[in-house]
Formats: sequence, C-alpha cells, structure tokens
Amino acid sequence: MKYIDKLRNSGLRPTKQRLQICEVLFNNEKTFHFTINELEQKIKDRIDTKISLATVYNTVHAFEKKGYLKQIPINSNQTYFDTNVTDHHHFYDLKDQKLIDLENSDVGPINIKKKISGKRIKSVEVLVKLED
Amino acid sequence: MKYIDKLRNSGLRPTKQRLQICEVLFNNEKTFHFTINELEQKIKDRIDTKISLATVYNTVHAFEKKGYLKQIPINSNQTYFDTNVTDHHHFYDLKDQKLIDLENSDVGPINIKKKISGKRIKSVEVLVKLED
DNA sequence: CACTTATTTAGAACCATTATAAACTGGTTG
DNA sequence: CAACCAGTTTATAATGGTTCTAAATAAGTG
Repeated sequence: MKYIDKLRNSGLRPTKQRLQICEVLFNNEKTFHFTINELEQKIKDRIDTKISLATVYNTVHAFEKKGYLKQIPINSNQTYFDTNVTDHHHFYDLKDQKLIDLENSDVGPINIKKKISGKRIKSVEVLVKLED
Repeated sequence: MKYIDKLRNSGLRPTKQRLQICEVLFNNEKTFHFTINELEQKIKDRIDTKISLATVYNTVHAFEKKGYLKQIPINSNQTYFDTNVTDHHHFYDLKDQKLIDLENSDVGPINIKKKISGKRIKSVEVLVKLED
C-alpha cells in the first residue's frame, strides 16, 4: 500500500482508517477542495466500512499539521480544506459558493514590503471574490 | 447626533442601539478589528445600558451589508470584522492571533490574469500569515 | 393620536467542531 | 506468541458561535 510509508515517515501509524482516507484524498487525478461534511460523504461513497466522524476530524487535522492538506481562509460556517498544498490562490464564487484554483502564474508576484520585527512570513494567501 | 443621517441615508432607522454601536465602532481615532464578542465587551465598557447580543449581531450584519464594515476572511472559530473599509490587506500573527493592517502601499499591485466568464472580481484580499 | 412597520429582546434552537472516556489496534519486547 | 504500552478509533456528550423565534417595543407617518 503506497500510503503506508508516507504515514510512517511522518510519525502517524498507518491504520486502516487513515489509509482509506488517504485513498479518498490523494488517489485522484486532480486535487480538490472540501469541507469535512463533503469528505464524509465522499468516504461513504468510496468505502464500504464506516469511519467515525471524530476520526475524520482527527485525521484531517493530523494531515494538515503534517502538511498534506491546507486550510483555505474563507469566511464560511464550515472550514474548507485543499488537497493541493502547493503555493497557489483562490477565486471564491460568491453566488455558487465554489472555490476555483488560481495557479501561481495567474497571479503576478506579490511583494510584501512591510516587515514586523521578530516575525517571518509563513504564507501569503490571496482570495479573489467573484460576483455576477 | 452625527450618525443619524448616515443611518437614515442607508435606510436604517436611527435607533438608540444603532447610534450607540456607531459610537463604539466609528467614533475612534483609529480603525480596528473585532469579533462580535470583543465588540460586545467594548459596548459594555463604553455604554451604560445593555444591548442584547442579538441586536449586536443584527447591527453588525446590517452595517456590513451597507458597506460600513468588512468581514476579514480568516480561519477562526469567530468571525472577524474591520472598521477600515478601504482596500487593504492583513498580516495575521499566528502566535498572538492578532491582525495587523497592511496599507495598500505595503503590498505591490496584484494582477489577476485569469478570467471567469460571466463573473466580475468583487474584491481581492491578501492574508499574510506570520510566525516567529 | 392611531396605525403600520421596523427593531429589539431573551431565550431557544442550530450545527460545526471539540472533548471524553472506554474499547481497540499496531508495534515492540521478552 | 504473549504481554504490554502508546496511539488510535469510536459513540456520544459538551461547547460555543451564530441564527431563529415570537412577543414587546419604538420609529415614522398621516
């Protein structure tokens, strides 16, 4: 199983549940955005056994901490995650409430001129809201 | 009272509560960021009468819809608002969980090259996360 | 003042997320 | 292989920010 090493290498035991969630998250042609609820549904559709909601939360948070998932900062009642962890930005379609990837080449380089002493820039995230 | 016209002009009745909240939000030297809870506390400190939590929510949402407040997209369990409604961006200090304004001149111009047909760009928001 | 409509209010309801504590599992060691 | 321990899963309860509800109150109008 190809995700066993990935998990072991990051100090996570390769449990049945985690491996199944890996399949759903990472064994796809394209990366995608999801909420926990949407992921739960995807898991139900793809896997025959049930995985507890608490485990889905635990796993997603563990994967995020290890850098396998990214949270997308957006004002919504639900938290959005992204399986695309490369540097990139997002459109957010206000009407359809859909996220769309912006490749880095779609956004000119962003130059942050201000510095805060003692702090490093960890990430720069751009959210472009779309309306009709 | 200087906020009466502001409210009337946007179709909001200038009630006692709204005027008091205007005082707390807009009668300051500097703009600021807040959550509903922080605003509630500020109101308690500045005003002698009590304003119901539901009214605070109603008012903040009404003001946001009218463009007197902006929501700041950030992943947090609480929603952050900004009394600075000009175009600008934010640092987010992950350790202290504090927002810091970035003037537009602190961030080079942002050029979004991708277009989505039938959609207009409503806003471009940059969140720069800071770590130690 | 009478009337209509908007607003305020306390409290209940909602719902995503987190905490809990018991059962279970993976990995390791003797 | 058995015994053990730490990590993990699980159902369920608890939490907490936000929204809803329905009744009371206040603002605007004629």
